[in-house]
Amino acid sequence: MPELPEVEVVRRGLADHLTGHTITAVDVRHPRAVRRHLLGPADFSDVLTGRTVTDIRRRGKYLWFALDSDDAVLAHLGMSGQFRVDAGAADHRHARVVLTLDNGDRITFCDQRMFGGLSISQRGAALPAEIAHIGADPFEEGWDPRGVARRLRGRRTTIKRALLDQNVVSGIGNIYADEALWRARVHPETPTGRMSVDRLERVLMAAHDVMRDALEAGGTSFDALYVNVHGSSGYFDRSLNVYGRTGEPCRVCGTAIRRIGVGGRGTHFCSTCQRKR
DNA sequence: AAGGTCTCCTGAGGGC
DNA sequence: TGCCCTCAGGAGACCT
Repeated sequence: MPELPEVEVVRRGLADHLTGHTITAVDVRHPRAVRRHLLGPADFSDVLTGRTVTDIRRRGKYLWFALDSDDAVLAHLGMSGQFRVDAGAADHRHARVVLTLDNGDRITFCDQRMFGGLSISQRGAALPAEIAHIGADPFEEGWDPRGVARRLRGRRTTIKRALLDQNVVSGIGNIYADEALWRARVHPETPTGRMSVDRLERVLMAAHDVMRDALEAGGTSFDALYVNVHGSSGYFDRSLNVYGRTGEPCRVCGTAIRRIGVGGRGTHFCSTCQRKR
């Protein structure tokens, strides 16, 4: 499941292959992949063809191609989206959109479950209006964990739900939320309003740290669903402490990792290290 | 208004 | 062996 570190790996790969190049052809293989582009697949292709990519940018789990027209291609990988630069990917059964570049390279957006997709954001090169409502992510310059912690304290929800709310802090998904709470020794169902600002800030910094470590390992992947632009997996799944380890011993205290539902999401934690207070 | 629930989608895996 | 059922999850729509 692509979260911030995985999307950043993809962003870097795309930047290497796309920046400075002109898109000479756009082939939308499945209209659902561009459903967020309300003017339709034909308009998507028309607007994009002939444009030069000036930069690849990211906020949270969203990334976008800044274009020389000052528009942008906004992309979200959803559950299973991939960008691939290897030529064979265009023939993959889940290839949804294929971009051809001026040097003959093909960039393929593959997506098995199609929760993700692409759209054109008018004048969105700097920051697409469609995602202006989401919060800064922990890798952004000027990210203010203290300020975010204060905002969290005023909310009436649990810390696990709050971490997944992209409007407060973006980029954290189900895997890194569980890992951050384990590192910070906080029970996922703790009400945010009952936590101190210091403790909330420690959770946010734990999220920052675990995602930084994951990025260094090339991201997390359990199967072929999440891969970099060359189709390779990252290694961080070997470093996970709670996510996907139900019944296995906590690496700190040996207690069997528990799995519960919080807000309809599978939530993994150590009931000894992460006690309710 | 904010928080919670539903829904989209496909393939894997379990049960019989 | 094969079919059916359930589950997984990001985020926006929708409801309260």
